[in-house]
Amino acid sequence: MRADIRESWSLDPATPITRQISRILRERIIQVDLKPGDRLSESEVARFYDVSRQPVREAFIRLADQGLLAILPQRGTIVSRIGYNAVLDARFLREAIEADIAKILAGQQDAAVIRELRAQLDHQAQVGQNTPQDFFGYDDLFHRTLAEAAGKGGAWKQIEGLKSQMDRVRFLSLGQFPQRKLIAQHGAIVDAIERGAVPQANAAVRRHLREVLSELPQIVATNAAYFELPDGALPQPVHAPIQGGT
Amino acid sequence: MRADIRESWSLDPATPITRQISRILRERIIQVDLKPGDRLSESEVARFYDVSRQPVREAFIRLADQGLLAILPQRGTIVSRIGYNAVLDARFLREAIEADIAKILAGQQDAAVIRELRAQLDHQAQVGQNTPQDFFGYDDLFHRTLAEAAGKGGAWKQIEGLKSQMDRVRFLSLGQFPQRKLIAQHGAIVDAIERGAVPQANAAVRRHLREVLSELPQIVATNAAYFELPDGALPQPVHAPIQGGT
DNA sequence: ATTTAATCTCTAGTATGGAAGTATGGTAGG
DNA sequence: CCTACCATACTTCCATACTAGAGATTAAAT
Repeated sequence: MRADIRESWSLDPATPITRQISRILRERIIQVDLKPGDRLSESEVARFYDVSRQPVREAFIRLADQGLLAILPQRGTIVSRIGYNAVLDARFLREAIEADIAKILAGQQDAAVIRELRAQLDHQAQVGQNTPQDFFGYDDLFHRTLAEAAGKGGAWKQIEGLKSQMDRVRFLSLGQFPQRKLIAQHGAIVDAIERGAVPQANAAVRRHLREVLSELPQIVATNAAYFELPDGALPQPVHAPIQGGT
Repeated sequence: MRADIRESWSLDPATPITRQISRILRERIIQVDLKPGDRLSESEVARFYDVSRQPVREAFIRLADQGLLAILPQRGTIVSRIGYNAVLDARFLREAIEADIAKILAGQQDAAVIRELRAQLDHQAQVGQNTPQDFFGYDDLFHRTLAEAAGKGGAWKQIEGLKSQMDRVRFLSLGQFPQRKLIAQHGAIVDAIERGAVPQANAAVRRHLREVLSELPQIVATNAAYFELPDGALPQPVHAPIQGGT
């Protein structure tokens, strides 16, 4: 484990250790600083952050429940590989949910919301191609704003955990991120909502969320060791054509 | 705590204690055997099942992450109240997801799947009105079968936790469950899938999932103490009209 | 009688020791 | 060279002890 990590993530003695360890490890896993397949032991991590093993263990449990760690009893704990199917499942769920959110928004056409979204589009456009992590932040904000504007902020928080697997892929693709295209698609979503075009808003969201993982095959090919592939090579077809509708 | 519980749920010394405690408490909470607002302390539960505090504590953490317990640091742990909005959020998410699942199924029209679903409908019809818990089992199976038939079994498992809040409501409504109506709606879903009528399948699922919580206002009124109500009385409108579409 | 301060008792949080299981490397026997 | 066995060094898991904080209770002071 690298030594510069501990200092930059030094612990606050006031807040509960378990939560801090959990958060730190979670971020390190999502940012692929801890790589799929890496072994982590309770005692090692405990020594590293200079805490006892118990809070570390409890953090492990939470992360295992989120699918980020795999605890093998009496054998060890490893950073779970990125499930190829899990990524596609998460994408499917997001598509279904966000499509419905877009339909709600197109149905209510709140002018203030539109203004907010347009402002965010400007910010997104100003992010340089070489700082993709900043773009991730704006992207997350955009989608969260859509959910909250539709009154589904609570629901969005519920499924935020699903994004983890997708986010890990995102961090693997850093360079070749089709930033410009994604922003254009964001714009198309806002356009459709503003026009109150329910079917088009629906379709725009679905198109966008399928684009996000367009690079997946290449990423899998380049980082095969990080992925848990299903039995057959790369199955699970993209199912239905995109159209409008309620 | 009642004494007959421990014996009927006695622990298997072979399998991990944490998981067993977690599962037991989870079921007791969902079945409203442990009621919203009930206090439970680590040490008390530990004494009760004759284990140490540690596995109990770890079970608490997992359940708290699922929204079933609220851990108040240094003060105690209580069975979380049923969030009114959380229930509606869960319903919204299920509707979005299962509607897409139904659309997939209507698009592929697998004869074997249809047969299986029809067989389940028969079983559902044979369940008596006075054993609603049996019906719950068949209902869960039905929806899970839909997901798996669409190749989204993995995705379904991901969101299974969301059902917890809805299930607690279901157990509160035991008597007045519109069993017959729900079965008829299941039938309508299967019919639409069999006909390959994508928009109708979509609409049928959405109608069904809105029906499930039709009794919610009454249940809330009768069990106000079990619910966490939002500020204004009972807001959050049912949003969009139901139509077909992709 | 009221207020205030000390204490006592609960809680969850953390630390640590030991038990049971698993992989690994070496070694004896063929 | 190969196989079976055993010692050893890990791992997670569970039990126990201790810490610290929040409330309630009691006692003292005004």
